[in-house]
Amino acid sequence: MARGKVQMRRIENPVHRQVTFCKRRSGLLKKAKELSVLCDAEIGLIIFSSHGKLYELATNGSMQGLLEKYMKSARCSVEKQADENNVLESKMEVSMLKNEIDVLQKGLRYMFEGGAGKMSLDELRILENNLEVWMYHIRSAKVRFDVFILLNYYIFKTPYILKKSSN
Amino acid sequence: MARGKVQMRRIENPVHRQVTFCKRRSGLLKKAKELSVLCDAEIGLIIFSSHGKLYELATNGSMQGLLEKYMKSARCSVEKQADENNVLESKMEVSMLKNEIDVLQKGLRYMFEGGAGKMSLDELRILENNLEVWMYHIRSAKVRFDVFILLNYYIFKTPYILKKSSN
DNA sequence: AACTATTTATAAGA
DNA sequence: TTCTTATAAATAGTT
Repeated sequence: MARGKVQMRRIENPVHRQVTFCKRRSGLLKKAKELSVLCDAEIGLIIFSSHGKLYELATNGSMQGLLEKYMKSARCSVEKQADENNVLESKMEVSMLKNEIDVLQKGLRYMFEGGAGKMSLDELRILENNLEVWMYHIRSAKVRFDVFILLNYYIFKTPYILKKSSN
Repeated sequence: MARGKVQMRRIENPVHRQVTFCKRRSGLLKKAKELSVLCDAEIGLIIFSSHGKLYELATNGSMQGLLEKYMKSARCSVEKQADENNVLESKMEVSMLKNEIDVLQKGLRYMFEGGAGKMSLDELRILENNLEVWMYHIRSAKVRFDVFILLNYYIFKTPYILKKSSN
């Protein structure tokens, strides 16, 4: 942008690339802060260098808060889109979720009321599978990240525990 | 930045603010894309307007993937920091997590081997509380967001189920 | 890390 | 919003 136009492709020379990354990264962060201040906007910026180093900015101070807000927004978008694109599939998913909740509720009653025979063998098998999946995650050292993955599956419409209807 | 310097504070005139937001937002998104292409960086940008409307960019195509990566990075930073700042507290937390895992394991055995008397009353009470918390989340319509909140507590060092040692 | 010739972004006006 | 244009800001190439 100065002393010659720049071609919009990856800079091959690693030294040039690193220098440009440093300059433009600080420029971008500055612009983000300015936009936030001037226009009263809330901004989150995450940058991974080609070497995987993380740089971040959250204009309200915490990336947590921003991501919570983002997740709420994103969830709404996804659900609206789903409603528009495929009401039937949404309804089926709700139905499957309700079934799963029923199974878990029965499981709780089974445990704490000591009632044998209240659940079918199939229901017990489903409950057992679900709990085993959770136990796997809980026992794993990477529990936190795995829970996040699981959450993503929920939010972005690829349920983890539930079977998708074919195709 | 043209036809007069701009003061770095919130633009009070709502029309000016909106126009500036629109222009600078597109500028910021362009700069982010350029940095990504030129320097082979991976960038996520989340912008909420003052009215709460969401604009976003993920240079690799999906915000999910970026946030997964971010969560891994953030977790590492937090854990490194914790190690540096307070090794003892970390060890205590690990110890408390192990205890909780033991309780859950005993709970599973209790359920599927039908063995009464293998758990103490205290252990049963803890298991019951944990499961009730989970059931509450599962039954709640806002399950996805709540799980995310919960995850945040885990990642950012304010465990949800576990009691913190005082101060 | 500085410098500076240029390009780019953008504030104000239409 | 979009366009125009004068000017401020960012930055590519160089030292």
